[in-house]
Amino acid sequence: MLLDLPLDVQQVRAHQDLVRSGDPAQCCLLLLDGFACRHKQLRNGRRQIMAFHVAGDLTNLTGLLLGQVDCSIRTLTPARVGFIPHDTVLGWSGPYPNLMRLLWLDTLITAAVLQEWVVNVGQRPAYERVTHVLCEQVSRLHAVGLAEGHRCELPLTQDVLADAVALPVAHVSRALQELQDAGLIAHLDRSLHVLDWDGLKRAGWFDPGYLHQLDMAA
Amino acid sequence: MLLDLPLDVQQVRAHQDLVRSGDPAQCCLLLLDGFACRHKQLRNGRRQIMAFHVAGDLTNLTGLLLGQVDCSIRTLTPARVGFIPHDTVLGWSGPYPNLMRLLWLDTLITAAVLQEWVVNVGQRPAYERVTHVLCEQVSRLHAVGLAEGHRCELPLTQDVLADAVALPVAHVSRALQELQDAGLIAHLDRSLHVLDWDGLKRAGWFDPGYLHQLDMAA
DNA sequence: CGTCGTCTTGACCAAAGTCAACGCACGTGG
DNA sequence: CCACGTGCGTTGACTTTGGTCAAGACGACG
Repeated sequence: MLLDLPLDVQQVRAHQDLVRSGDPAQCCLLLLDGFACRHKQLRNGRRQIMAFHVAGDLTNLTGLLLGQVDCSIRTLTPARVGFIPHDTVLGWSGPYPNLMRLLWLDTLITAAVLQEWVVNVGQRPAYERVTHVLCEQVSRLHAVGLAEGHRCELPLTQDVLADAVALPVAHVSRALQELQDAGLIAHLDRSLHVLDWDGLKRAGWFDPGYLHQLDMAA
Repeated sequence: MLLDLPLDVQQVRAHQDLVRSGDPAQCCLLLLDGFACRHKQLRNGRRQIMAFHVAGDLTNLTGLLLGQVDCSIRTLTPARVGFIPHDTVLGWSGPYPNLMRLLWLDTLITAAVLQEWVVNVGQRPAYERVTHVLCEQVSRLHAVGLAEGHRCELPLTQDVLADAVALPVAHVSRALQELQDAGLIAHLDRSLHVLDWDGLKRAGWFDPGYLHQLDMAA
């Protein structure tokens, strides 16, 4: 149904902010293609990434009720994104009451994932930390059919990864190195091969329960 | 309206888990009195606190749609808590459609706060980190009328604080010491005096916007 | 061919983490 | 009323981890 909408679709380049933290919120964003991330820029130059978005994600949903954007959204690759005015979304509550509940559910799952990120950043050592985010991304891509078997596109630079796990780039580099040496992953160009999924999950203490995916194949 | 409900109210001791992560969720919890926290226990013995709850908070709301408890809730002090079965809550959607939207809003704000915690734990140095949580707590207590002027009850042990900011107790102790030496706070027994609110906010880089409080007096 | 972005590596430093001892206040029970 | 235990806070010494910086390699692209 969503896809039948007459959407205002735009093609945007990589490394662009779609919305910026603090702006008044007017639209929800539907990521149709490409990758993006939600992040906050601090005044001391540091930056924290809160989540990665993949094709199909409805982002900036929080602005709907909050009235203002609480996180900047930035493309990581060239992307196609649909802009859906809040009025349109709110208009759905009449004809599709269940849809509203789904949107609510979406925010609940977002929150559940955030909690796991707090744990990740707060309690896990460097190596486990990057492993854990990798697991999460792979698991999510798998669930939405964006992974073929053990391989999936995951165009994250180490810089980006570093801002997601709150570690310096140098350490991320070393951690990835270790993961390859351990025979758990391999990556060529912008994609990731998982060589040993169970091993990877163990290395990152990854338990996908918090993602609340319908398809628990992972 | 909430308070008129025929609630199943129980008095519970300090340091008790009201619900445990992973349990099937059946009730929402309304904290009527006392303090509690939401936390996850890791298998390596570490623990991360996600949020503090004060009187009036409706907790375990996530379980309503998710079906399972995603975080344990533990009392920090003796507390009175009301148990509200999910069916009751869902039953409200008919008579009070706006209430559902409020509950949704609640989860959005919870998520916004979680994001700030990711930033806090990920990007801020020890001293700023504990300062920031203190600011948050004070700000929230103030907003719900649980602070008289510069003074509020805040019965957090340093252990608890440590698990919230992901730092060793020793560091929390030192940070609090510094805050007192700097003349920003003072604390006697279980309550906190804010001596210099603006200074405290600056020390913790605290900007209350993310709390989305109606009363922006803080 | 040069440039830019990304990744890798090493050396070094500072901050967080660990551990353990001590002090103190508050109970309880003899 | 005192002895004792317990929970909580403080302090110090020490280790490890994460953080910073900078140089170099490699590949993509114009």
